[in-house]
Amino acid sequence: MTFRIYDSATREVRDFVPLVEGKASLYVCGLTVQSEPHVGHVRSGVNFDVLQRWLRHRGYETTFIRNVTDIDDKILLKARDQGRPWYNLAYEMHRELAQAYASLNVAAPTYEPAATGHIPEMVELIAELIERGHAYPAEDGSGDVYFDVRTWSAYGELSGQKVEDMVAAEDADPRGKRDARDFALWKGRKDSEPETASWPSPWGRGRPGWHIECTAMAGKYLGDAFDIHGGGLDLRFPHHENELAQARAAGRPFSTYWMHNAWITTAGEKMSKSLGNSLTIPAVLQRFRGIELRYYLVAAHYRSHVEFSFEALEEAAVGFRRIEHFLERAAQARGTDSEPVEARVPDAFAASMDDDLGTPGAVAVLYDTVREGNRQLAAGEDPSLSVAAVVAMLDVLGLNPADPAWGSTAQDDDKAVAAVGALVAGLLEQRAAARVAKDWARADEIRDQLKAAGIDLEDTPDGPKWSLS
RNA sequence: GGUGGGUUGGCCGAGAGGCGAGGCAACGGACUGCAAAUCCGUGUACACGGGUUCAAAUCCCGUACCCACCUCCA
Repeated sequence: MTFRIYDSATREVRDFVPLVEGKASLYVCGLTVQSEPHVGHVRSGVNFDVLQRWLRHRGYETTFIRNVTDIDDKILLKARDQGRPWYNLAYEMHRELAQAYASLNVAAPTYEPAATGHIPEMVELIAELIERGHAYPAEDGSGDVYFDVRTWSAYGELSGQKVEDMVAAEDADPRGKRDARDFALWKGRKDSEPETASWPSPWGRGRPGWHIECTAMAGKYLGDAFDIHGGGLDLRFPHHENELAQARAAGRPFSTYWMHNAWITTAGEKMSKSLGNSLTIPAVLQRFRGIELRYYLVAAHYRSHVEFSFEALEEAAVGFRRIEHFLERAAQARGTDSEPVEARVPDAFAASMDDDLGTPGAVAVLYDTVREGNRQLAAGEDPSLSVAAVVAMLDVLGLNPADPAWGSTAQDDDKAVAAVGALVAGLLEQRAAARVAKDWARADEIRDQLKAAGIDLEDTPDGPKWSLS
């Protein structure tokens, strides 16, 4: 079995053949830290986290670089509007993003380079492009440097477009460009911009264009050639197209595979257009646990559009709680001294994941296994193998409820549960007495009373079990 | 104008020529004092119109509607 991924450059599913056997190198375009992360923003984080986990599970020694863009037009504009330094805005939003990722159990990449920390690497690359005749300093004295699209015949290869067919942006300021489609590698500092947002370069003070950072940083940490480059679908053009052109024009092979995750939309539109505060990660986490949101995101294929709704999220959460409930019941049934069973992912699960990260099919196998485990529990059989398989699958998907990443409140919870348990015990005794006396009205009354307090009661062959609803 | 994607049962969401992914909801059954939980069972779903084929949700042609990208975007 080989791992296959849909390569959006060739538009076909291809066997994953790493450049170095046994190793995988992965570069994902992270976010521009300019506003609070919303559900759409974290999708790529979750999707590529699953990719990282699957590569590692399959035994690849994986190097995963995910950058942060901490300097760009929007950051400067927003910071100016908010009357604070641009680096303060970027830093705060970077922390918010890290928090959002943590709350969704998105594992840290190998390294998270920031654009502002790699200006020298970018300047070097730009100089090389000028030397090779693929870039030129603007002739209008602006200090800008542009990539010369006309000198790169392969331009458009990633997004399947021809330069002639492209419509130049309406707001494109031709300034010193030779062609409207040329894009900025370096932006000369303008008087309206803060001094702190500029760095020295052979072309005068300025700041990097958007695309050059990723080419420079991917090269620094992964080398001239690496395996997989990922990001959101909208990055395909222009961002990734330009990254690729820069890299190849500088003589670097760049990535072997390109992966792009699809959108999460609301009301049929991409979130950036219709975003309300209700869809930021902190806001959603007021209503759902991080693990439930992650499950919702993982249960859909990464290349499928997801129309976000709280109703769908609620449905997903209900389904996921069934998986958690199974693990709880099994743990109680098995006790704590049961023999640990080697965790192994079912073949059908692996086959699905190998097929371009088929998480929907993988989740289906997860539910099949849960059903089998529940059947075993009901029949009094040993569910250990099912439990081990479920846990192994959840680990791969980053959805294991027992993962410490889900929070440090366990101790507090334990204390609260102990306290509630002591109070509930008395009521359970009364109810048991009522049931012995066949006083069903009284027994049901106690159950309703607990229910009203947020405590669910189940009668099992081993006696009543309570849980917080 | 160019490029790409989508439309699947009450809902979410897979699949990509032939055995009905899975989840949520609903209904029936088992279990239960009644519930809950769990298990078992129940569905003639593929936007529309043609065509190819022994066989089409899947391939081809056409139509409708929706969405994305074309140098700010996860």
